Amino acid sequence: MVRMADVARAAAVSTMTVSNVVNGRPGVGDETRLRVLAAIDELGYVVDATARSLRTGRTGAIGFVLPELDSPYYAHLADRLSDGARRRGRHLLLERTGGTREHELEALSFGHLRRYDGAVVHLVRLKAADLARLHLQTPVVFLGESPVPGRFEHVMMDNVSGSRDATTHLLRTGSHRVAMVGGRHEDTHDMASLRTRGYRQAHDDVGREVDPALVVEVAPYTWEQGHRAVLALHERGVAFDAVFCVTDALAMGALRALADLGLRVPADVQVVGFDNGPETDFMVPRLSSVEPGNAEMAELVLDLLEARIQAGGPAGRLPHPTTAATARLVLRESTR
Amino acid sequence: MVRMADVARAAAVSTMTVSNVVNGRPGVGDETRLRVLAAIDELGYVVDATARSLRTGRTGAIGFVLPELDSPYYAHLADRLSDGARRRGRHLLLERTGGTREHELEALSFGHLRRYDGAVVHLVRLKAADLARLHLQTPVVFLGESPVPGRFEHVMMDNVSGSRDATTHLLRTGSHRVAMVGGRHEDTHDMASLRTRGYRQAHDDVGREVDPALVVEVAPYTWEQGHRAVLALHERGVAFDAVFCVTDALAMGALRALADLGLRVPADVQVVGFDNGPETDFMVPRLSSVEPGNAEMAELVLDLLEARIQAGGPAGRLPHPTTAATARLVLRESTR
DNA sequence: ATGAAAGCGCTAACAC
DNA sequence: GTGTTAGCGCTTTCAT
Repeated sequence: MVRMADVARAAAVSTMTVSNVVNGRPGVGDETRLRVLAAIDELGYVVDATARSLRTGRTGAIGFVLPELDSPYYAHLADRLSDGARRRGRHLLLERTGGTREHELEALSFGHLRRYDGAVVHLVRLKAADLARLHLQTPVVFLGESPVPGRFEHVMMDNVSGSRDATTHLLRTGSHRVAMVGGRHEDTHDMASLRTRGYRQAHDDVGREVDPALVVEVAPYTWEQGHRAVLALHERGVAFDAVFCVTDALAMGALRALADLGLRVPADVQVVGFDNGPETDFMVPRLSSVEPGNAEMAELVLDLLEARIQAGGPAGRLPHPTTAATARLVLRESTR
Repeated sequence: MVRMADVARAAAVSTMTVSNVVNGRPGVGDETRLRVLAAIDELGYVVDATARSLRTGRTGAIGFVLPELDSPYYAHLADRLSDGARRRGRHLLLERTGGTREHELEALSFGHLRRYDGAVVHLVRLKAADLARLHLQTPVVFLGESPVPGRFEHVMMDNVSGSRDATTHLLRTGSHRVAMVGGRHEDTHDMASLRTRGYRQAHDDVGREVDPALVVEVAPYTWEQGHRAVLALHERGVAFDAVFCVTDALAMGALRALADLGLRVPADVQVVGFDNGPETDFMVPRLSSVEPGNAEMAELVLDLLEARIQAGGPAGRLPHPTTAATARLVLRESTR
């Protein structure tokens, strides 16, 4: 391992001069600079980011702790955050929890977050009570549906009105029995619950009852499960003339299932997804979906985080979670 | 910021005792341990990962430097690597370059890799000549198609035989004019070139010429571009009865375009993708695709990296790139 | 079972 | 323009 001191000795200068050269600071003579650069090149010296971080107290990195990478929603958000971080002169590092309680706790404990100047954390298993017990030393902005103690920054998509709009559209365009794939029977305050809330509100708005048989709980939110859920409804003999899915992936699987059943979309059955991923435009038929507004959300999150980093602490006084982006229904061929 | 010394003072012990408690090392009296734990809890102490790393010389993390997250291929591979790293007692951190030369260089320079005990690096822009100039201090395994100086570990998917098999199948099942969406006219030794090589070899094998008009260069590899490429072929009046795409996303866009054109798949036109993502099974019709063998590849990569970490250096003597996984054609409904 | 001293590789602050 | 000193927060080593 080549150290700064080795370079200094080789160039017959002090480590400070090497440091100044490496960091492009002014006040180094041209001849000296060249000598130092030559020594660096010859020895193959590379600065040690760890030592620098320890000394300066900053890492230049922002962390994004997320449940899954293999999901278009997170992948897209991660790309947005990565770009945004770069624009702010920082690097985004991603860390996957796999959506398990154990790994979420691990990511927030043991000082792992100290690797970052600040972190964006999307939890799915940990609850407010767990968070209350943690001593975070790093500025954090929480994402996602789990409630978070009031002292923390929290950004959340407008799940309820997004799915309310989608369901309302289905009910207003002649569908009477709207299935909700990925919905929840009990409100556990997760993403699926919030989207189910909007679905129920839309029914309330037009004075219609929700048939519990139409709400199908599924996990995970994959094409396969969407496919299965629709086939299952059909096999159980539950009549439906529209399908609202809590994610695009479920909706895409649902489309496949409807094709298997010989049902026409949207003539026999309308379909709406949630996430508005780039694939929606290329399904057969093109999938209508709720656009969650990731781009705005990424910017908002990074701005909040930056402010926290400047202020220098993880907690603050914002009493309420912030709703980042207004979800917006995008109509394509799978709806009337 | 609460330091170990603060805890030590509060518990009336030395920092060493606190360190021993924090790290679960033996040789601490029960009563002392409890006093220390109480102090840790009260002060909200969290170890500083940076300081620990500086002292111990290890970070416990493995880096994965990759071009894009918003692509099913990388997302899937990242998940595999993340799981594999965890099984080996390490954490995977991801870093996105965006596939630009500038950011790829940046990721490998400035000692950024020193944040990791080892790194998996997938380059798309940097060439062997660039790498030859770099002084890497961290054990690295390179992924992807770019050639890499012989002293570095390099794992690569078997692109050529994968696409050769796919094309051979198309030619043997009655297709005479196989379009290659995402192919290359000149061999630039990237992923697309290698897959085009296999496509050409398959033609050679049966003594058939490749019509250059059938090879459509596109970028990026999205549904949208696949859709466009097929429509463009049709508009130009180029006849084709099969489409081989360098990625699944292109193939999915192609399926959509064929539906738009009123062509039946596979009766009029056969389609094959590459990556064998989970969605292939839910397309209409289900998409035949080449399975790249990510799971095996992830394991191989991590094993090689671990060996390098133990050996303690980035370079070695393996003279040839290793071909990780044998790509394998998976037939579904989009082929005959 | 516990503690004191030294130092990981770097940079801030201040000499010269 | 360049060097010296001190110390970031932790753990290794050795003493008690």
